Amino acid sequence: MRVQKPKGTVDILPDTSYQWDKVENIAKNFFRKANYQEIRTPMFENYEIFSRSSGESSDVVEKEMYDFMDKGDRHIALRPEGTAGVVRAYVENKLYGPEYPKPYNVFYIASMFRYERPQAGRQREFHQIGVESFGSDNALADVETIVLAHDLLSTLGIKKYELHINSLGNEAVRTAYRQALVDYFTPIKDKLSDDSQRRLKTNPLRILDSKDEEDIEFVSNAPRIRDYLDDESKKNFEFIIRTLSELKIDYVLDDDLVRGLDYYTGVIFEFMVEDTSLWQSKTTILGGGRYNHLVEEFDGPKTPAVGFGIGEERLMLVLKAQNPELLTDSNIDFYITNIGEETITKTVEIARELRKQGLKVQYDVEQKKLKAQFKKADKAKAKYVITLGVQEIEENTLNIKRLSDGKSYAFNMDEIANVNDLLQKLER
RNA sequence: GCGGAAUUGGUGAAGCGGUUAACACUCCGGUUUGUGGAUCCGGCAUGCGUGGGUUCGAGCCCCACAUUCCGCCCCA
Repeated sequence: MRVQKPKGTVDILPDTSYQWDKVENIAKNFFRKANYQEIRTPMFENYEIFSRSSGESSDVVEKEMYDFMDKGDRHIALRPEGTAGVVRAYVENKLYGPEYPKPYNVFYIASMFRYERPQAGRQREFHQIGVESFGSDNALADVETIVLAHDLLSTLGIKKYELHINSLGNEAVRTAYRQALVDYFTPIKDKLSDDSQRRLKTNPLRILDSKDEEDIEFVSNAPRIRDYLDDESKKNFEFIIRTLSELKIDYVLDDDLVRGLDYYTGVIFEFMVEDTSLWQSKTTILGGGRYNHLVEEFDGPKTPAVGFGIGEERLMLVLKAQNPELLTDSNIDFYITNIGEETITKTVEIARELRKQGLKVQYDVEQKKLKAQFKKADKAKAKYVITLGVQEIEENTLNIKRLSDGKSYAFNMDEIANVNDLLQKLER
């Protein structure tokens, strides 16, 4: 048997799982403070849910989808992103009903799947933390979403990033703009890179995003979508950037920012990190925007919506570089070393009592020699060691040693009933 | 999907086509048994990603595949 995980997947082992736990808990608490509730949707959906929402010709659908026929001959796909499934759940459960608050705000933390070549911060199974807000077309909802993204990153201790922002406008705007780009690039087609010549047919907007030297001079003179925005979109966008400025949230107006999924209709934004020790070029760790037609696309009522998603793997990489203290493990408080079979029961009792009072406590279930138990205490990074022998039991004393300086203290055994007082004495 | 590099024990790794795969760390045991992170002593790969091939003989050469990493496409 080949014992090997599938390509592009990772095991998150105990030496790092607590880091994920920590980050996810911070995110959850953060969202709840803004009154966003968690939603959990299936990790697979009918294929059409994703193909219709992301766009049939998008790369995500064309080559990155993990799809298969199930035993009932249903075309199933593992979710490549979070929004489509949440929108489907919103419609199917009629969460647009009058009894639900508007906007209807949710968050999720879940695995996503894309069939791609793995790289640093890119896997076939990866994790996203995302939020969606349904029901408000007010530009303040866009601001709130961006503010949440910004504040979550800063709560996590990520400081060095750029917020890029742009607006795609409504569908008519995008169609007109797309045509303008085609009209602009077609005459000079031969001078573009091979990739961009291909993009001209499949997704002209992406040419703006090209890193190719050949394209850059043409891109700078290309028509800008801001000049094509309808009054409504323009007004909203202006409100958004003005409010962000007033809130002292820095941003970069990025005419070349486009996003890979077809469903965006208004403001779009990305939080990008530049760190050459991690990635050669700027990398997006969080992306989002407004999508006002997706609910209708899924046969729901006309419902505007806005949201964002964070790539958790990339977030972890950036955190390791920018806020390593957040990712350090917490040590245990007490390791109980004991000598002799007569002391076993008392050892377990002390451990239970201390745990009940909220402390992290361990003892040696293997009952090795005292010396080996001390070594285990070191390895577990225990702050204190309690040593329990028949002597202590007879005298009813509690023998505590601080590992950092090797000082020992004797207390009355009864004092474990209130370990916080005890700790205070120890810390003096 | 395209291009490049890598793959030796728990870890970091050395290794000439030719007897028992160096060294270090970790780990385990011991250093006379109730106090640790030091020193010292001892132990720890029947195997060199997988499968073929070349050869008297392969970890070292050839081929295929797999996986990982880097870049591109694209994206989180």
